[in-house]
Amino acid sequence: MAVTIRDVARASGVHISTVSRTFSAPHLVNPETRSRVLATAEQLGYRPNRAARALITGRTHNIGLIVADIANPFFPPLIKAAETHARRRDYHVFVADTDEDPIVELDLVQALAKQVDGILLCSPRMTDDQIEQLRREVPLVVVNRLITGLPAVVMDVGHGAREAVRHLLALGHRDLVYLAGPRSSWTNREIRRAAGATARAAGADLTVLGPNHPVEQTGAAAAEAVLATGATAVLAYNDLMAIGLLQALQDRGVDVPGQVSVVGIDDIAYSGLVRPRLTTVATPTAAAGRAAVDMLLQQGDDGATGQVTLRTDLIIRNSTGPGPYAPAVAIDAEVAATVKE
Amino acid sequence: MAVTIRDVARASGVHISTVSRTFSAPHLVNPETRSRVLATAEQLGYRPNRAARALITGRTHNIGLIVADIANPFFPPLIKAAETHARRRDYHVFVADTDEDPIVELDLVQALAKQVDGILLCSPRMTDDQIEQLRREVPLVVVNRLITGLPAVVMDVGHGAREAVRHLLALGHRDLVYLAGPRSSWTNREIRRAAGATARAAGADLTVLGPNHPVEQTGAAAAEAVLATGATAVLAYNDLMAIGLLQALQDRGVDVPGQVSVVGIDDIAYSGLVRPRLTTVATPTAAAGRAAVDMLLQQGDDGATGQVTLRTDLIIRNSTGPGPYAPAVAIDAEVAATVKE
DNA sequence: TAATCTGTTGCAAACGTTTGCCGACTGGCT
DNA sequence: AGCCAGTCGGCAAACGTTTGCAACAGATTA
Repeated sequence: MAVTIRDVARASGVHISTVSRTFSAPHLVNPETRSRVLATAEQLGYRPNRAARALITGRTHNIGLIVADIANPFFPPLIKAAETHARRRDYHVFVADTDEDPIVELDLVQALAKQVDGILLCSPRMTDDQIEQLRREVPLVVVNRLITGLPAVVMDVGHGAREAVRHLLALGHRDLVYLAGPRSSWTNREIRRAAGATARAAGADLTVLGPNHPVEQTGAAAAEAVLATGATAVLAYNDLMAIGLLQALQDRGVDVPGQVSVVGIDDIAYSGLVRPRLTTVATPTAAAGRAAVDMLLQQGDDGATGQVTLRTDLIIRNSTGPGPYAPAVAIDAEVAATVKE
Repeated sequence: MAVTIRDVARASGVHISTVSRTFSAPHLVNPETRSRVLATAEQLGYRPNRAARALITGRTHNIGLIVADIANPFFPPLIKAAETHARRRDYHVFVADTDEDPIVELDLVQALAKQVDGILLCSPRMTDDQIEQLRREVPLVVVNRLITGLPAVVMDVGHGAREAVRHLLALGHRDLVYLAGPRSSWTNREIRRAAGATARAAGADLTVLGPNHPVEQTGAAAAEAVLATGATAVLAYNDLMAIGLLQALQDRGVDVPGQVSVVGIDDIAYSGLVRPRLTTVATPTAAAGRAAVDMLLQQGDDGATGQVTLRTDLIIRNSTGPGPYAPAVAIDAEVAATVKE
């Protein structure tokens, strides 16, 4: 049915090995022969069969990209960047969605293992042990989680969380809430630790609410609990939850940022579109996707397992404002200072 | 390196063909032998090599999913649903992004053709001819576009657009704008035609502004042009543009829906989060993804090329309000009637 | 008792490539 | 004229499966 290397060989009067070399080792074939072969190949519409090639070379030129939830707006920019970057290097990308389920995740890696040259594991929910185990079956790069000995790309959310808390403290807030994400999330632990330490160091209070499924609904559902703590400022695990909370607070007649300030994390496309515009910590997801692909493709050459950390930045918009302990003057200056920092 | 069918055969004392049959035709092997083979396979961690299998069966158990822009929030729910649905049927999914470029699209289909059992082409930007041509290389299902003779899943945006225009007319608007999408989009043509016909039938005016790249920025950039037309209501090609327009209008001090009403299309996750909440036409993207996968997988069996149309519904929120020709009374009743319809 | 059938297994070819090896040819030197 | 090096292209094995065919055993039928 489909046109194979054999058809091209026959049509151009050479052996199949010559056709093969025309594509995979052009310098070994006479320029004249080469162009003749290329011409007939083109004319016949020949495309090398990657599966057959993979069988013998052991390289599939495919990579797997496993994410917790495609519909979570955090991931699409990462997926897009990774796919585009991979394709530029002649790799195709399997994308799969685990629905935040570690079991599905495990299955998926094993199912994909034989079909790819490596897998990008984004925000994995498995245990460290499981991941280390899998690494023996297939090259892995982990995104958004740090596991010693494993190549990884992480966003420095700790830094972002510290900046966010400092910003809130500078605005005069003393009673803070961290609206937590999934228990198995490395990012979640990082944020909690960094935010907690920063608040404590300043003698402020940080109540942790959670863990939570990181979607808008749980953010909204947490509004009651947040108000019950008496806190005046909230840092949420991600923008989705922050936005949900924002809406729920407004629905209850609570003014944001007048009565409560809200900060998100991720800077997803829409956090600048809600009203008030969300103050948030921007994470460079596209860059992370590209870096992870690079790391995975290099991995084959040497066994070097680097770990890349990408910086995050606080973006101050309109969902944060002065708190009850705000210095009477120069709040604007404070804010400005934080911005510049 | 990896464990093959041969290792399992040796370890369980049978021929490789028996091992093969244990997996691909269990009823042909003695239950006792079967369980022995399965046991050793399990113990050795054997997983059939899909590439090798594909080579001989001609079926890869992979499908390709090509979209115009992964980061466009319209697509992630579709991708997610398609992937999950495909996986349940033991298929893996290649996802690729064309960046709205027909040339990339063409390349991508050809590159993927040999590696998949079929391709889902979502909102393709190629010409009908090109697509028909490709169909000879690989089974295709087109989403969001109707091409005679090709299996397709479309959303009935025509219906949604008509409903939207009727809603605006009922509210008392007579000067409407359609903020158009990409020229090569089938959906765009459908909307324009349906909206135009409906407006004309009611003796109202519909100005078309475009074509435009279907992103938020162009929506915002169109604010000036929209105001210049003197129209009091706008239907946008998608929610992204509608939201961009919404923001830009508000930034200019134009009240929505007080002075201008805005309707979007798609009902992406965030259209309910902006203020005012966006009135929009909901398209069942997840269902479309599943239907397309089903269609593609069935296609192999018979050559039946159905075309599925999914209905769309107008969702009335707060970005639309009474227009200059509003009937003095009973606006609420009108609106209520439209809602029920 | 012989013939036929059924169920289970082994054998070997095939799928479309890549690649190490070897032979043939070319042209430049001596 | 003879030799050598270098270039080019053919040969065939290999990758990990599936599958048509044949072999064999035991059961059933005539």
